[in-house]
Amino acid sequence: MFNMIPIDEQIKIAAKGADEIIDVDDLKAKLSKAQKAGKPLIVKLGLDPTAPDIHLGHAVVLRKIRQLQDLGHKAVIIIGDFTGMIGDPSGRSKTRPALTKKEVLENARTYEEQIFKIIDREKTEVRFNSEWLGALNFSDVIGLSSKYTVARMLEREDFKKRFEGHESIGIHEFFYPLMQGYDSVAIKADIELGGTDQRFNLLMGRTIQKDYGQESQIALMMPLLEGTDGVEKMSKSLGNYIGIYEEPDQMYGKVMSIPDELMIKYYELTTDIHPDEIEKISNSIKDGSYHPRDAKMRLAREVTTLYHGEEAAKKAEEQFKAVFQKRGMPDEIPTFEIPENIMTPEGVDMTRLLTEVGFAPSTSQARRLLNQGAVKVNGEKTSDLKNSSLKNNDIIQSGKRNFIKIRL
RNA sequence: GGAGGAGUACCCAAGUGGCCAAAGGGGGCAGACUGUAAAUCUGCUGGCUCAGCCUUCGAUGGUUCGAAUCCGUCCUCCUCCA
Repeated sequence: MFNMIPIDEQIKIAAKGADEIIDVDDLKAKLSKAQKAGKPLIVKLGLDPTAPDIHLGHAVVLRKIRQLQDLGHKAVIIIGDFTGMIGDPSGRSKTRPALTKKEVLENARTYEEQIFKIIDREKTEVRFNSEWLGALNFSDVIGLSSKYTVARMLEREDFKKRFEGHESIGIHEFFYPLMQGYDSVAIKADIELGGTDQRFNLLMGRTIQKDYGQESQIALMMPLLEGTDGVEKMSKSLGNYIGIYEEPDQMYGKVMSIPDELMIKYYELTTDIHPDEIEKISNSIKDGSYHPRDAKMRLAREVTTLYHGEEAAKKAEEQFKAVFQKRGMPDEIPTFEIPENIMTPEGVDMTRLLTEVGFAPSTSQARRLLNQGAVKVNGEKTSDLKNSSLKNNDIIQSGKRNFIKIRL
C-alpha cells in the first residue's frame, strides 16, 4: 500500500509553498526511514474547536495535508477540546468563553464534515486532546512544565512584547504551548503542520518530544493567507474571509476583490496549479502580456472549481461578467413580495422596502442610500422616499450588487 | 493586602461644565473613474414619523439652568509595591 516515490520528489511536494521546514534534513531522514519500514509518517494538525467555519486560510494547511496523504502518509487531526473547554487566552483582549463538552462535540462534527472536503478521510484519524490532557494529574503537569524555562517562554514574540510592554500574562497561558507540545508526544507526531504564527508551538513540540524520549517532529510552516482586504490575515471575525462553503457566485466575487498584489500568493496557496505554471502566469503579468484582470478571473475560476466543480465555476464567471463588467443584472433575481404595511398613500415606502429586504440595516441608512443615488429602479436612479410608480416585476437595485424583483 | 491608572460610537483614539451625535484614523457603505467587488479620488457612517425630534460616552445615584466632562457608590480591566 505504501508508495515508492523518490524521497527527493516527496521533499519537493512537502516544501511546495511552505514558508519554512525545520529541519529539512530530519525530514529527509524520516521519509526514507518510513519508506524502508513501509510505514507512513504521522502528520499532525491541531484545530481549535471554537470556529467551525473553514475558510481558504485554513484550507492552505489542509491542502498541504492532502498532498502528504497522497504520498501515503497519515494525518492525525487533533481537536483541541481540552483547550476549548478552558477558554483560549491568546488574543488577550477578550477571554473566550469556555465551551461546554456538548458545544465542542458539535463543533468538532461540523469541522469533520468540512475538512473532509479537502483531506482524505481514509488516511485520517481524529482525536480529542482531552483524552490525554484530561488524564494528567497535578504532578504530571509540574513535570511537563519543568521541561521549559520562563526565559525561553519569553522568547516567544507575543509574550515578549506583552512582558516588555508591562501587559499581563496569565500563568496558564504558558501552558498552552506545553499542552500543544504534549499532544505531539501523545500521538507520536512525525510532522506537525501549522501557519507561521505557530512557529513557537511547533518548535515546542520538538523540544517536549525529546524530553519524553521521542524523535522530534518536523515543523512544517505554511505562510498565512491575507484575507480579501489584502492586509489582515484571513479570519472570520474580521469578515475578510472566503468560506469553503460559500455560494459559487460569492466565492468567485470575493476572490475577484482581493488586491492585485495578492494574486500570485493566492495562486500558490489556494489552488492546485503547478508551481511552474504559476511562475509562467506571474511572468506574463509582469511583462504585460497577461491582463491582471484576466489572471484574477482565472484564479477565481480555479478556486471556485475546487469547491463547487467546473460547471458552477463557469456559471459564476458568466454571472460576474454580466453584473460587473457589463453593469447588467444577474440571471436570477430573488423576488420580494411587498407587504401591505409598507404601502403609504403616497406610494411604496422606499426606506422600509430597503430595510425589509436587507439592503440597509436601518431607515436612516436606507435614506442615505437614496440620497447618495445608490438606488435604481429598472436602471433609473431614484431618490424618492415614497415611490408611487412601482409595478409588478420592477427591479430594485441598491449599490452595485444588490438586486430584488418586486411583486405588489 | 497597599498605591495608582483606565473604561468614549463597529475598532483605535481625542475631548475635562454649554459651541458635543461627540475631533482624527481604521473599517464599512455609496458615488466617480476603471481593468474587477483591485488602485485612486469624493461623500456618508447612532436612531426616528428627518430642515425637527429621541437615545448614546462602563453601571447607577447625585450636584447644576445645563454633564462624556464635577461628586458618591458599584462593576470590569491594567500597572506598581508586598
